[in-house]
Amino acid sequence: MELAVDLREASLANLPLCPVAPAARIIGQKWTLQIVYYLLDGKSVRFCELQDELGGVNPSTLSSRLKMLEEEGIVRRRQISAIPPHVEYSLTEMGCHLKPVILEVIRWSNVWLGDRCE
Amino acid sequence: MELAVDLREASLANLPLCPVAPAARIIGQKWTLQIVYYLLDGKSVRFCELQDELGGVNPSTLSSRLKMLEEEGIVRRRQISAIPPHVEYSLTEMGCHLKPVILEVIRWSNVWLGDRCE
DNA sequence: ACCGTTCGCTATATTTATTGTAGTATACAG
DNA sequence: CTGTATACTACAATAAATATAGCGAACGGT
Repeated sequence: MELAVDLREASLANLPLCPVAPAARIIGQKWTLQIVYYLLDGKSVRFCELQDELGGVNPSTLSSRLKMLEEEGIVRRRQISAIPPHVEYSLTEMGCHLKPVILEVIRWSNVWLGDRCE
Repeated sequence: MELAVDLREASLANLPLCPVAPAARIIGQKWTLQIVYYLLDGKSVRFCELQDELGGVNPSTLSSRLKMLEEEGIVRRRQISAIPPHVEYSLTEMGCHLKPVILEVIRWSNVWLGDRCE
């Protein structure tokens, strides 16, 4: 009985403390890596361009993923008052600093998954 | 009518060719990054140890994720005939080469998400 | 004033993934 | 034959992603 209490306290005290967990919550979600990749190097991309380039993403999913990335501070959303009016997504500084991650992923992929795409 | 056919062929011909897509299929799944992290540096870890360290993963999910990682050639599974008998998971060479990716993720996380864990 | 076009989504229903909880299977030791 | 330890699997329930369709705003043309 007392043992049970001790165990509960212990499990609260020494949390896993996994250093990748917070980042995994973000980049471990479907489409996140691809979205960031397409926005690298200061590009500004529209919603429908992302849809086309990601090839098969659902607009609902893309919308909620972009919203999440905006809330996390990784993506910036700008309304462009042109004809026709549209929206442009680009990376914040925080998002740009994901480039080394992406580059390592691509490097690993080229070595171990080949140059195949899709 | 003929236009429709042309468009279909075109969409098959120039696939998105996103260099991160194949890797994203693997590391963009929940728990993958954390699993690889806990196996880094040649460690051999048991199923239940992973369960504990990942904190809250469902055994079904963990099982299927490990199976996927084994099929992809990233994780090795070994049955140990000891008392009691158990199973040890470790990284293959392909898996070990994910270390630079993980390190970049941690670096980015420390800068932009703080040192918080969980 | 109305119609059509483009763009950026949202809505709804369906499928897939993950979870909570419990239980099974195997190998022993006593 | 019971109990313990490990590694899962089973099943029902919730959450996430998908396919498909459609809405709403801002024009431009007629």
